[in-house]
Amino acid sequence: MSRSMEKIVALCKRRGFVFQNSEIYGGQNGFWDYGPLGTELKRNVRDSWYHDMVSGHNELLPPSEAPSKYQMVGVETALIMHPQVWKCSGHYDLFHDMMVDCRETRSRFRLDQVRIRWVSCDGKSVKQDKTESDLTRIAVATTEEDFAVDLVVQALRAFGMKKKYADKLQWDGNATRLDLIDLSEFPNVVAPGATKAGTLTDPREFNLMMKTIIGALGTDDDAAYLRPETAQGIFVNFKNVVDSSRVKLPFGICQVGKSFRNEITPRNFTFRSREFEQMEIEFFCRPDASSGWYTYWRDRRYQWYLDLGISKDRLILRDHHADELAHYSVGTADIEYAFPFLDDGEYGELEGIAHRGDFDLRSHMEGKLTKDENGELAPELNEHGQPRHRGSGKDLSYFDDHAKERFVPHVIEPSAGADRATLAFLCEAYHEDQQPDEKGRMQERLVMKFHPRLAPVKAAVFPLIKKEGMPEKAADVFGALKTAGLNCQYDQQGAIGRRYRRQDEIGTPYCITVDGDTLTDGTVTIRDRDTLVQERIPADRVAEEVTSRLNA
RNA sequence: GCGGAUGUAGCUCAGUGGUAGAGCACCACGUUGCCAACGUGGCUGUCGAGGGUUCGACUCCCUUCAUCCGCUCCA
Repeated sequence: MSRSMEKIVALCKRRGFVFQNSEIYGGQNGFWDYGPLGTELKRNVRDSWYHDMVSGHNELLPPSEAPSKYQMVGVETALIMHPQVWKCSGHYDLFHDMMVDCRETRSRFRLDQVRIRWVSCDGKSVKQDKTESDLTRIAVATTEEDFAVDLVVQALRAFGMKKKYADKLQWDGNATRLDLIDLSEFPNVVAPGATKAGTLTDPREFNLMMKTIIGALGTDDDAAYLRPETAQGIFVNFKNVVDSSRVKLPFGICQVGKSFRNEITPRNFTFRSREFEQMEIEFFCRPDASSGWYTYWRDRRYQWYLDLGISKDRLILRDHHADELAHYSVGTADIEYAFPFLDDGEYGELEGIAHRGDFDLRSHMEGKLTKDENGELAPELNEHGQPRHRGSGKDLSYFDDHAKERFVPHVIEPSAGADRATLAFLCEAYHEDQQPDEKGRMQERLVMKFHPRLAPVKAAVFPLIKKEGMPEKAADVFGALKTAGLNCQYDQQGAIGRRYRRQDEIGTPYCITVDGDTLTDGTVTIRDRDTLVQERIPADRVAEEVTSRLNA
């Protein structure tokens, strides 16, 4: 990890932005906790998103660049959904298999796809991994379709024999499958391509979704999954929202909430976590208008990060190539940030904007879809010709009153990571600069230049000294700021310069100081974090001044 | 998942087979009074966790957890 990233991680811990989850017990890989300041920061990120996308959206006026006016509403759906949701969405089939890894060849196999057969050869032996003992009776393994042939190849290779001696192999029983033998026999198995026996790990269930059990006496039949994305909660409620809220196409349904994925390698601080928060919009529109909306949302979402202070130098909008697109998508773009833990020229994804067509709604109507021989989406069938995963059977189409036609809307999905955005804002804010101390010598200053909307603490109030009535006056100013609903800090501890630096380090945009003049003329100073410029303003107008600067 | 490195105070790090130290930070008092001041005093650790060897382990061994790096993975 780069030096600058290490400094950011250290600051996050020192000042209470982000802590490792369950740290006193040694931590949990892939989980993070937000401390007091991180909680404020992330809430501000979330609130800014919700305000800018949903609650502050004026449905009577189309924003510039938008194809037309549109409506936006929010939902908040449960973390656990009916298991069939994940079967139809395609998440269930992706990984839910027992897997084994080979330590030697670093390859991974599905347990039920490995064929094995016991064999020995005139007392010839194969070394066993770890114990280094000589085994004369081993089980060779293959994943080849033509397993009978390859088992011979594997056996000859394991014993170091030439092809012409194949008849010397003494087979013991017929070929079987790795999932049908006892775990205690694994030390005798020579994995495909391996030179030693016993290099396979214990079989493990490999599932991207976190499993849980519903019901106090639950068995595996009651298995459910924590949602791996918030989007499905929106799709399955599409009909409910349409029927209950008088929305008309085009409109968006939004949701902010936690999702869970068993990441294989959680890494890079909070960037890839197993529990994370998403901010998603599913924007429904007429199929013939979808391409215009895709472009609108892609550009709108990119601009959102710029408006909150991300530098254009570190933020890119990357359109996926056609061959990268999911089969149902006609266009996908990522908004990516040059995180300090990445090499130069590399970017990490903050948000994906996908054109998903009618894939999701149709999947929940008809069952899990796949591309048929004509390239058209159709329900995936099982061996009996029935849908492999049955949909709800409910009609999720939309009736357009103006056009007098019924169709399944197309969907544009801007899906953002709240934790990733928060991390990007943290990285972007981190600055070290030089400022003079009281003797005029240049000193290193650590300052978090958060956008004022995102700053966890909006203002700090100091009495210049701890006497002559200044603390009391400062307490009044502090109270007025709190009454105005601003998260503020009061500090009378230590020298004034040190107090300014403490606030710089947590990114407080404004510091208010009560001094000797306050007691005579009723003014205080307000100091700007970035410019260090101080202005005198009336003490009784502080809340008003700070509020107006925050909204500037 | 595989391999390597690391883990001691809030932070950065010393340290030795005989039950722990520095600087910074933090707190109190005094002095100063607008950009990390000075003086005096004070607080802080189950030395990542568990087990083993030993009369005795922070130190040696094993296991485990976490972090970082490389490979792999990234649905």
